[in-house]
Amino acid sequence: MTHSLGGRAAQKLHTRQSLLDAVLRLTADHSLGSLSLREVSRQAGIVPAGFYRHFPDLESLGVALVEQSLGGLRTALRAVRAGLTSSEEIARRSVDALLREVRAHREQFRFIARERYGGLGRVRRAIGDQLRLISEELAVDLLTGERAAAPVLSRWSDEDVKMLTDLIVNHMISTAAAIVDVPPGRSAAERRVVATATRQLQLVIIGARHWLDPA
Amino acid sequence: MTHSLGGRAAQKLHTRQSLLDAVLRLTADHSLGSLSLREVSRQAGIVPAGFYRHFPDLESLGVALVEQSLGGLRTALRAVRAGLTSSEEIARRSVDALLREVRAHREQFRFIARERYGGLGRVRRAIGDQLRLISEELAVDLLTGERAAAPVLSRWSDEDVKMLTDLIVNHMISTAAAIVDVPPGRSAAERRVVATATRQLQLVIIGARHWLDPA
DNA sequence: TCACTCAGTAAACACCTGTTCGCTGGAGGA
DNA sequence: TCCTCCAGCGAACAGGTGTTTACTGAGTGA
Repeated sequence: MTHSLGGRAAQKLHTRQSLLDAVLRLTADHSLGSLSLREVSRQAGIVPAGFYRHFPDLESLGVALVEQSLGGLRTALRAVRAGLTSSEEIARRSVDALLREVRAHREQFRFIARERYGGLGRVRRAIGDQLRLISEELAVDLLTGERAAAPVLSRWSDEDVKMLTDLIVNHMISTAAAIVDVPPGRSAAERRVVATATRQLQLVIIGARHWLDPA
Repeated sequence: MTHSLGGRAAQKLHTRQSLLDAVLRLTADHSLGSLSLREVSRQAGIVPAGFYRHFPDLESLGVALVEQSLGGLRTALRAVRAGLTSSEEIARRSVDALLREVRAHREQFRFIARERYGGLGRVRRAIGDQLRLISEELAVDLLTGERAAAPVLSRWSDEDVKMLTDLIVNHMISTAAAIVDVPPGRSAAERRVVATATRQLQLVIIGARHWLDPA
């Protein structure tokens, strides 16, 4: 192969990325577990044996892809929450950010939704780990924000806060999966999905506000 | 093959069922899309060519499996709601029923969770259809029950009721997936998952009770 | 009893799979 | 300049794949 640009290390990274992209393209139709190493290599433009210069097997490639995808979402969510204190504001802006991310990286979210429960062992675990991180970071931001501004969550037990953020994060991922499932171009259907998801989140927030009300 | 019992039609049904069971056993490790027709036939105890006497391909077998699994859940949920009118009671008893079903048919729910977003096209659509049915039936029961007893939901728009039942059904399936993900034997971990899921559902119900409160 | 139906068989087909091997040729440090 | 490194190559391997074909023989209605 002729490489027009960059040093050797840069070129290796470039090929590695085209392997990741190849999997994203191919998992539009099938799950990672049903792809073949040869198929992926072919799509990435290298010979099967070359695959092993980058990953020992497809499962490892999947784990790398999880970290790239959910790492990006995690960063975006943290950025959008920076400086905000109201939990309503945090929730609303997080949905916006999610929507933006899903639209910008549709294939990555399809991959995550696909492999969340359906994938190979290590891939599934990698996704679970990333989602737990997202949930915990959200919990921290909600608590510090609320403690400073309004004391809604300040009396909650840690366990209940985790319960809430898990609910929210799970809802986010389900929403992302639902959006990705909408055939592209059907923007009316997509808007309906987003509208429903937003109202569901509002309902959850209302529930949280009255969580400690006397029964 | 020697068949000790039953007529020819009954024997055919029996073999068909062992094909379904074979897939349930094999999808503990892989997704349906990465199974081979030969693997499934071998596990079911027939020769590959015999497979075509029952299904044209693995995807059709998957659809049949979805109908068997979620059809059973749907029936169980409807039965448990019969005669109940309080929405809290309906919710609590539905969670009990779900838990009972998941424990009794662990493999089926693992299959559903796996294929919900990750599966082949027709299988994914079949799951979506069944879940929509479950959600709509729940909506009907909530409305008629509440209208008769307490008028909490009576002022809701149809759209909002659907929004709520979708949220609940999605939460049920996520819960089932989480339970199935717990390694068997770790009953403490399982109880924690169930406890969290129950509290999340309570929070949703509280949110619903205050949905129409003035802001 | 006899003819027929059809679930399951056995063999063959062309093709795709993961992995190992030794090789090549350009990049990069001395 | 020369030497080393190593990303990507091409070929070979044993074995698994979906599907078709012609068959067998037990269950069944007339």
